Order: sequence, then C-alpha cells, then structure tokens
Amino acid sequence: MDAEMALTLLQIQTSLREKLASLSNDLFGVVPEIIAVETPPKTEFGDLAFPVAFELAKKIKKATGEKRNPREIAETLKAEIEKEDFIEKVDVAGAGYLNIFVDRASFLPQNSGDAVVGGLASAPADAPKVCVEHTSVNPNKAAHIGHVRNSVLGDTFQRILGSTGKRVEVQNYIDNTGVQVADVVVGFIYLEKMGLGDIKALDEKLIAEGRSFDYYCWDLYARVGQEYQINDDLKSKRAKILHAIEEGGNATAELADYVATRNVECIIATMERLGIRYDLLPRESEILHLHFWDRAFDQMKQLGVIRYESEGNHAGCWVMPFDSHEGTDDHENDKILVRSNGTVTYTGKDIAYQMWKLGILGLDFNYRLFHTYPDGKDVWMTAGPQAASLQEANIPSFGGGETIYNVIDTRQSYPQEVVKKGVAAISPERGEKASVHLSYEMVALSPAAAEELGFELSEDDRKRTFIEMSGRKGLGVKADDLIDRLEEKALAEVESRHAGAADDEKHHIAHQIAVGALRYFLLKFTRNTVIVFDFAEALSFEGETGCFCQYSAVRANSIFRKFAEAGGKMENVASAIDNVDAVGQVFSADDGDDIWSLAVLAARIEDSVRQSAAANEPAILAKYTFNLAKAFNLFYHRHKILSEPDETKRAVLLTVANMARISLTRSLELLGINVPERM
RNA sequence: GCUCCCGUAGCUCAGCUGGAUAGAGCAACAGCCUUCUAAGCUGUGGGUCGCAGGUUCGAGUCCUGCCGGGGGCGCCA
Repeated sequence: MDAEMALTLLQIQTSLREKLASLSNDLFGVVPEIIAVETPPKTEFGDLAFPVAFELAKKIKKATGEKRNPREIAETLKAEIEKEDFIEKVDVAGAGYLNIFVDRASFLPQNSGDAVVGGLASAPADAPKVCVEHTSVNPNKAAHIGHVRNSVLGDTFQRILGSTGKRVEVQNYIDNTGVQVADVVVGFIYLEKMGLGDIKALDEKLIAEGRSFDYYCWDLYARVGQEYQINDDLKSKRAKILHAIEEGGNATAELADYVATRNVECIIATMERLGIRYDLLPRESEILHLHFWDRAFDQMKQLGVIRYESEGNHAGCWVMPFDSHEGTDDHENDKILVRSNGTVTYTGKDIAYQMWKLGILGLDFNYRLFHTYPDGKDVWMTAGPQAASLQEANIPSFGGGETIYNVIDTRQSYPQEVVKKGVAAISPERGEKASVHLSYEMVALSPAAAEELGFELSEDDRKRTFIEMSGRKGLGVKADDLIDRLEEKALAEVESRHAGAADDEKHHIAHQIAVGALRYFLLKFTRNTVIVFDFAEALSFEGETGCFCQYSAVRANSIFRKFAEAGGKMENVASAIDNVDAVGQVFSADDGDDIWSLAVLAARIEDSVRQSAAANEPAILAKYTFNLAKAFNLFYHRHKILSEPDETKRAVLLTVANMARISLTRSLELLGINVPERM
C-alpha cells in the first residue's frame, strides 16, 4: 500500500472542505466562513454530510438577491466532488444535503491496524508547551468525590491535549499556607493539645493500625468547624496561627508544613490509584517567600493596570479596575488585590502565580524532587529560598506555557475572570486566550446519599434536590472509600467468573474495573452538569459505564487471541483485504452497511478527540467511547467472525474488529481507563 | 437587587458552530447462553424539548419576556 496515498477520515474531511470552499468561490462567487461537516444519522445516508448548499443559498441571496434552490446548488457541487478518487459516490439528500460515501474497499486497507489512530500522536520535544493545573485539594484532609471530578477531568483533558500533539505539564497547586490548613493546625494544637512530636507519633500509630493521616485530619477538620460555631475563643486563634504559617521559620509553621505535606502525600497516593499523576507541585509558601507577589505588584504598578484608592469604600487598597463583571450595586466592581492593612488577597497571589505559569513574571521557583512513581516518573515540588544553593543539576524546566488551563469549579469563575483579565492587561500580546478556566459544576449528594453516609437531615434538606458536600462539616464521599467499595464489588464479580485465577490477577482486574467505573462515571456528564451523587449509579457496572466499554474491548481482544491460537496470521488478513473487488463485494452485500458502520465509527476517533479538545470537553470523548463499545457489541453478536467461511469476508470482519479494538483501547486510554486481560 | 448556568421520556443525562424521523442509560415488559466471555444482545411501551412570543427556507439549539431550580456577587479562600 502506498503510504502517501493513505488518507484518514479526518484528512478526507479536510480535503473536501478545502475543495468545497474553492468550488464555492469558482462556481458561485461566494465563500462560507466555515464549511460545516456533520455525521449523517444513518449509514445509509453516507459517511460525511455537508449542509453547505443551504449556506451558499443564503450567501448568494445576500450578495446578488438571486434566490437559488439549495438542491440545485448541491447537484452542481456533487458533480465536481464525485471526481475525487477516495469517493464512492455523492448523494444529494433532503432539502440539499451533500452526502459523501467514502470508497470502502480502498479506505479499509489504508486505515486498518494502528493506522486507524494514526492521526493521534504524542508531542515532539520541541512542540509548544501547555500547562494544566488540576486537583489542588487543600492539604488539610482526604480528597472527596468532588475533588476527584476535578482531577479526573484535568487528567483526561491533559491526556487528550497530549494526543493532539501538545507538550503538557501537569501542576497540582498546594495551598499549604491557607486558612484550611490553619484550621486543622488549630485542631491539633488546641483541641488535641499536640505538638509536632505528638503528631509524628500519631502518624506512625495510624499507619500501624492501617488508618490514614488524611482521614484523621478529615474528622479533625470537621470537629474544628463544629467547635468554631460555639467557641469564639478558638476561632480567634485562627488568625494568629495563619499568620505564623504564612510567615514561616517558626514552630507553628514547621508543624503546619508536616501536616500539609503528609496530606499531600495521601492525596497523591489516592490519585495514583486512579492513574492520575503530576509533574509539579507548586506551593503557596514559595509564592510568598520567593516574593512572587512583589514582582507582580511592581509590574502592575508600572503598567498602570492597578490603582491605589485614596478615598471611598476601598480607601487604602490597591484595586484592579474591573467594570464588566456581575456585582452588587453596594460594592464597586473593582477587585481588591492589596488590602488597606497591606496584606495581599488570594486573587492577588493567584495573578502572580498565573504570570509565572505564562512565563511573564521574571522569577522562578527553586525545586526539589518530591516523589518518584514506581515506573520512574518524577514529581517535583517547589522549594523555598534556602534551597537555591542546592538546586539539583537536572531539574526540568517548569512553567512558561503557551496556554494555561486551570481546572477549577464554576463557583470560582469570578476570581478566575479577574486573574485572566489581570494577566491579559499585563501581557496584552498574549491576551485573555492564554488563560483558560476549565470550569465544571460541583458533585453534590442526593439527600438519600447523605443519609446513607449517616448524616441527619433537616426537613428542609430532605426536600432539596441535592446537598452540597462540605469539608468543614465532614460531609462527603471520600475518594478512597468509594474506590474501595468499587474494588470490593468488582472483585466479587471477578471471583464469580474466574474463580480459578490467581489472587493477584483477580485483584488487579478488580482494580482496573473500579478505576474504569469511577472515571467513566465522572466523565460521562458534561462539565456544566451538577452531578448529584448516587451510590447505586456510581457503583453500577451495567449500561453506560466504564465497565461496559472495557468488557467490549476484552471481548474483541479475545477474538484475536483465539485467532492467533488457531494459527491465524494478520499478514494474511492484510493481503486478503487488498483485493479491492472482493472487499467491495463484501461491503455491497446485505450486511455490508452494517460492517462498514463499525469501521467508519472506529475511524472517527481522531475527529472525536479533536472536538473534545476544541470544546475543552472530555465528555465528548467519553460518549464516543461508549458508542464505539456499543457498536462493537452489536457487531460481535451479529457476525460470527472466526467461523466465517468466506475468506475475504472473514478478513474484512477481522480487519474491522481490529480497527474497533485499537480505537476503543486508545480512547479508553485517553480517558485513563485500562483494558483488563479478561473480565 | 445585579449576574451566570440549568429546565429534553417515569428517573439520570446526550444532542457537535441552527439542519434529515429529538437519542442513550436506568427502571418496566417480552425474548436470546451445546456457537469468538450473557458485566452482553434483540424487541415493546414511554416526548406539547418549562411557558409565551419573535428571527429563519428550517429552532431542543439564536433573540425577548415570564415561570421554576442552582451558583456567584467579601478588605474569605
């Protein structure tokens, strides 16, 4: 097969778009801004559909006043388009659709095997870098299911970007000097009466008992929250503790650092269970101690993007003028970055951090190796000024991304808007498009789920459609608990199917199924849908689930295992499908459309990934994956592949099944879901 | 009060920059395991796309208003 002649579906699509644009210009003297392409609702309608004639009719009328029939326009285009040799035929359908039928017999060998995902490639070393920040759980407690939505979205999006040729750096911001950490520190010092030594001893005791530090902190944080309500004295301690932590270089800060770091370790371990990893953990303490804010502040003052207020409500503050956002009439729209007492707001610090991410701050962190994953991948953490002299030789270069994606829930869209506008004001040439807020809705609990967790609800709460999780109240589904339950349930299923398998293997499979279930569950919803968590739904392995997709891929693999065991050779299959006439006959038979529909769906993976990347919406890829799995299951039931007597047809069935499993495996991989050996 | 998002089958959700007969899963009912794994497949029922106007050859999708639900609006983070 001539490699230069091989065309992927997306290339065919692009080529037709270009052709249609020039034809429009040549034949009608107008060019639509965009040539829309659709997927026809049924295989009988073709493989690609262009509603371009409607658009042209509109344009022509506007330009000349002449009313043209879309069908007639489509007929004119059809005659030209049909000349392309990768096209079998073109139909004009409906009111004027241009339906394209790809030449199946020549498409198949060109896109068989790994070629079906050939358009997806990892980034070359000199590719532009983008940064994705996700997870960013306050390091004062265990991660809950809401945090996992963030991490799974970010991790999946990161994988998607990578497959479109971007070099991706994943950051997990650690707010180690914030109020949430301070709250737990207040709990340790004033409620538990513990010092650093006591906490370390507690930590060892917990490990010995098989309990985890982040769970302990989860409960302690909730206790502190409760206590604050009735104990003003305790609450007054918080400000002092917070100040000591921010300042650093004292016993309280040391204690806080231990607590925060242990929680980070626990959270990283939780995420690692789900296949989620990071390149860098930037910490707030370094942003403070390396004076990132001061640098950002200087730049903003120099450029005049912020203003000192000498009178009014904000007298004594430095503010960023911000007039286009939603706000109350009672408050001016300007965003305060430096308070009248001289302290910096969170948004101020965030602007400095965003500037660093974009490479426009003019300062860098120091770094230290934080952790190495079992396969050798390193995670780095930022380090303070004292680390400057002992910087390791081979520290990767961090930050300085072309585009920065911040995965943060939608409730923070206002401060994110300020950050974006702020850095765009500092660097107009990069502009607002360099900062993307990948927002998503929260994961809430159904009243039933909250009660299942043992929380007592008021009458009013019970009537609500959902109840927000709250770390402060200790209300939430902890990530590790849910993963444990999923693994347990999956293990029971594996036991019942493969009782004879080794324990290691059974556990491994159960783990893969659990991860698939959880990740798919969180990815199938679009970002702006509130997920009302329901145990039954989250624990399901049937229907639209990760498990369903995995099962489909496992079945496909099993066909090829059997095929190889019987001495089958894929080379023979490849040469059999080079027979264009015979393959053409298979596709023109009664079930030809049916077989082709799976091949063409498998070939749509690249388009799906690109759509997903362009819309910043992993759910698009999740839906595609499920549809492909479903289509394969249907194919599997309709066609007896290995026992097919006709040699060419068998080769076609095997080729199409192979395309489907390669595509399915790849799209699952992009969702962070592995295909088990057996299920 | 200002502002953003949502309202699609009994339930939970898709519906690609306006396009073909509005789809999927769950739940319900009826079928399919001597044949590549039944965590599967097939079939049936189920819809005034919140309501009312408007733009368009064409509206679940765009515009306006209203109703209902949620978020945001701090010298918190």
